[in-house]
Amino acid sequence: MSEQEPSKSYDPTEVERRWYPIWMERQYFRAEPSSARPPFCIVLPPPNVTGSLHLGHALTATIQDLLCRWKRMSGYNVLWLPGTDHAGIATQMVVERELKKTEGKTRHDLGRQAFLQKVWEWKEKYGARIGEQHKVLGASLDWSRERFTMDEASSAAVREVFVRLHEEGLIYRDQKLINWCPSCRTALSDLEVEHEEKDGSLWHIHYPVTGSDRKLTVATTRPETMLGDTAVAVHPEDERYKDLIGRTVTLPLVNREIPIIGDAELVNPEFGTGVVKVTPAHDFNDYQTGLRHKLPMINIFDDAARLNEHAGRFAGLDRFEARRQVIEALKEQGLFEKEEPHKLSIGGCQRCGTVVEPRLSPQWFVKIDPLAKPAIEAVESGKTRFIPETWTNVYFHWMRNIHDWCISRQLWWGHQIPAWYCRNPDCARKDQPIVAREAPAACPHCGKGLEQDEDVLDTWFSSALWPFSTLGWPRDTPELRTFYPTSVMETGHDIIFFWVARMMMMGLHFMKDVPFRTVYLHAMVRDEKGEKMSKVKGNVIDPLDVVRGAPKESLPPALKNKFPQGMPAFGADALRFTLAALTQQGRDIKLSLDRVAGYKAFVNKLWNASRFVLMNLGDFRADGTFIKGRPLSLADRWILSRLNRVISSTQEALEGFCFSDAANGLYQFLWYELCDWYIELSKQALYGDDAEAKTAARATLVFTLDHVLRLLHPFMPFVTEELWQKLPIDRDADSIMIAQWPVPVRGLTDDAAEAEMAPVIAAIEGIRTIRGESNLPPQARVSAVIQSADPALCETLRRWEHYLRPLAGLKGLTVGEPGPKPPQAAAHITASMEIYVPLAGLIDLDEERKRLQKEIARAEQELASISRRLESPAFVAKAPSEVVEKDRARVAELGAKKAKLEENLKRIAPEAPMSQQSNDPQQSGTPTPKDEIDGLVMAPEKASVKVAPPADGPVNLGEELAEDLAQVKVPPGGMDPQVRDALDKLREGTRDLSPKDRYDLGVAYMSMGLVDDAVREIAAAKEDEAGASAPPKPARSTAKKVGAKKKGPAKKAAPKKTSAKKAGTKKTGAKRSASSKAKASKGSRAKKGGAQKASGARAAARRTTKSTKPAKKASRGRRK
RNA sequence: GGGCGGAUAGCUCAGCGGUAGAGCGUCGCCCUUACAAGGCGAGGGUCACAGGUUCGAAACCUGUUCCGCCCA
Repeated sequence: MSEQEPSKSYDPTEVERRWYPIWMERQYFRAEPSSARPPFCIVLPPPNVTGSLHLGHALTATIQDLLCRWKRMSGYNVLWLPGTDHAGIATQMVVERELKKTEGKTRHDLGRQAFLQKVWEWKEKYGARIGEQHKVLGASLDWSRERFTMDEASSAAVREVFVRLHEEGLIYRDQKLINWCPSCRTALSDLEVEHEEKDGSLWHIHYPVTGSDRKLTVATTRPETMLGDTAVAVHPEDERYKDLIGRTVTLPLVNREIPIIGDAELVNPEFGTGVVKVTPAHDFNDYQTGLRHKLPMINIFDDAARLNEHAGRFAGLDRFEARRQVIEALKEQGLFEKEEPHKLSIGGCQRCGTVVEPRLSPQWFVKIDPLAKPAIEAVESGKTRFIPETWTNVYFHWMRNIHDWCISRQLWWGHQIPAWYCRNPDCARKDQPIVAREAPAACPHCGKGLEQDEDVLDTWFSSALWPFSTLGWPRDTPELRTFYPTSVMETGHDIIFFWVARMMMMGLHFMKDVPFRTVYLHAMVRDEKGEKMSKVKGNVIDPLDVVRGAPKESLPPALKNKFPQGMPAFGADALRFTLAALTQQGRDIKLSLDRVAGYKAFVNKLWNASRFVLMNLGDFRADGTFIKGRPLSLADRWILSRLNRVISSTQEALEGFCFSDAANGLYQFLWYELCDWYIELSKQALYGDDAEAKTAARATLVFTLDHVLRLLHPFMPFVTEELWQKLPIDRDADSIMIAQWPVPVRGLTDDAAEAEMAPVIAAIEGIRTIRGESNLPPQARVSAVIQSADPALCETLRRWEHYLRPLAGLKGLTVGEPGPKPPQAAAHITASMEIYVPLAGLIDLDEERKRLQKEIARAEQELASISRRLESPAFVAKAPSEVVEKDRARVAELGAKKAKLEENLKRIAPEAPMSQQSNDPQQSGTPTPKDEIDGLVMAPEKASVKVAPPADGPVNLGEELAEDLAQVKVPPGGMDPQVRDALDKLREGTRDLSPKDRYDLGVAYMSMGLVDDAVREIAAAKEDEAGASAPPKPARSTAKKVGAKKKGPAKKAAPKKTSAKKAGTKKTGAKRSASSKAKASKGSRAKKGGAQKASGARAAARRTTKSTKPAKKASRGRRK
């Protein structure tokens, strides 16, 4: 396999263009109508043919393609079925707009047939474009089964459903109040009306009571509709008006006498004046009232919401102009009382935003209750489940409060309703619809000609049939038998009612089974600020621009600023991976192009990691068993173990629809484990002379890369295919997209290897931390001394010294038991080891001292926090013993760590080391061999090194203690045995403490009333302190820490030494055996909660210690 | 008006009783031949506010304030 060396940086454009046609040609996307393999089917939510895909579509395609590719590789017979939606109103509108723009004509100028011709042309153009866009994204759709909601088969399904429902009495035609868009001039369903809270007014108008000088004052938000009032209503129990019920008022401006009715349902006596005008033809509540009271319904608007002949002198006015004039006229007549501001919810047309007008008109409806019931039950019984689960309740709520569905639309573009009318004026069946699958030749009653209903069906009517109409229904096809119910319905949560609920109802009714087992509802894609993308805001991101790049001129304004040079081509792989990684269940997706850029870098990383592998394989070629039986190194075993884990976790994440977890897991593995650790470790074997080790490393690299590519394939199909093809392996398939999905290999998970790697990694990181914080350039080789009380750990580090040397930049390493420390060395202390790097002459020791002080402060803070907890008898008594044990162990660890740090600080203290420095290393027992430090410039410490200022005068701890003791209340009685036990452990673990620690501990004992312990510790502290040649570390008192809410000098304890990137390794490599230790190396900050909720005893102790000056003084004094 | 989410690092978000995390951005040192679209290291938090439950609360309960979305 003599591949040309791949280029240094990955260019997605060329690769992505190349593979899709190959996959298509080889028919990899094609599903079998029937097969022994288990079926997996998703029907693509058909995008509207109005235009091109937006990022929401890209998200849909990404998630679905991910699922399909994953399942296909897992051995399923996958059908992912594409199609487009005719999108009635929306498409008609865009074509009308286009027509106006290009030809200056309206659809009426063209006539129905010619206009529909235009729409079909539009559909052809944009339908094809949508297909192309999906291909660019890499969507593995079965194009041989592509459908359109208005193709012949779908239309047949629609007619069949309509006729059957009509026969069953579930579709009916009736004159009812419906939502009407005066601009689109069509009926709308409830869902197509968008309510918005707006500032409006409440107008108070007087209606004179007939035959009396009383007036009823109504409060209304729509004064203009008074022209259609047919009653006024009051609450039947309202003492103010009760007596008027049954009488009439004279409707102003119209002079019609209308009844005063009592209606408890309509009228809220608390609201407004308690009198309501009733306009049954123009308000939904009034409509119901009208039905209850059998009131006349007077329609005062035409189809454009202009006043009609029933409006008398206002006829011809637009409704808003009419409002002004009606008010004016009422004012003139002295019938207008006042206008007050009022918030109200106004319904607008989903498509054009025009304020929707309730309108009385004959329409077709679906009787929904009988359909909704089974759809509710199916979810209740778990036949279909929603992910995220929270949508289940949303679904129930809507389904249980559902109204009949108005399905007729006064449009041209759509499924014309299969109902015909006899227009013979003399026919007895005139205007009675004849519903039929095919156009009847003549009126069955009079034999005259028929006219088809001009209206079309709601677009969602045909979409509701999509899961079975696309599979061939009403014919009985193999596809239908194989793939219904579909496996997953994946779509945006915004169409749960429009589409998902209706598919449930129709599927259950006609197929007697749910249309899908799982509904995964994804979030809305917003811009990086969380705003909805809209053309008006100019923040729309075209997925194709992201994939292929775009010149500046074609970018929307918001992006022009971001990309003054034009948008680079990020590639479909990067976009897909970004979308998958950002898919957090239940949250909106805020897409930032910076994130896309970050994942493009990830693609590039994969590319280069693969380059590295390919460039280092020599003549290696892997057969099916290429890692079995090879003498694997620790690093080999480690990465294979890590690989096995990521195989499992990826599988688990995908099964739970946790796409971001899967993506992030793979990201972590590839970058932080494979690249940052294994590849670096493997270089020795690859560049070395040991042929077996070399082959083992090569085999491991190829094996790992092969698996990673497969795991990544569903996320980033193009680059993985490109790279996989270059691997020198015996393939199970010609393409990665039909290759086998990785399953965990038994025996590959290797706890022992991970446990052994953990200290190696910890040691390298420790040395790197020292280097990094000392700003040592990477080229500078240093020596390191590692000491550990654990012989096994020492042995491990010695054995893998050749891992440590290159990765930590060492020229020498000495591992041994704890003993004398090298002079002038920087230290890094972990729970299990002490790392020393002699740095004399290389760095400013002042910096090192600062660093150590910082570390000590961190340890102290955590120590204080945990000690406080352990001091509480309640904690020891009530918390689970593991937790207490853990804390005790931690205290011991921290104490030891702190002591070591302090010791080291002392050793490099400017005034202290003179004696030590002059010591011969050998003589002093320093295990650092001479030759290893020889290379270092053992220059005397810089003259600039500052000498610590003298401390404040000596502190008499004994005196302080006496004061303290005087104030401490000693709890009466003996100690709880458990507490006693805990204290014993504490004493055990705190033998080698610094003076400061001893002091803190003394204070703690004191707070518990353990005077003897307290005296002993504090006295010891005093002694130690006095004995030390260098001043002990500033004593940051417990009291201070507790009292100070935050912003201590070491505010942040967590040494965060593992940069983010390492997390993977940390969590994993160090997880097992060393897990507690590795974790232990992370410090922690004192919890404010603990401090705030101190128990009484502790609070007392705190008060006491607070008043203790020494700690504070000491600390202040020595902190410079 | 009813319901559902959300408020955690500069930004985007995990975590949902036991040591505050990630990505991006920021800062420092490095062009170390897989990768500068890179490597190594560091800094960065009153977990919205107020009560409560608990030995222990970012997490559980109650209330408040904001911000989304859905329904009427």
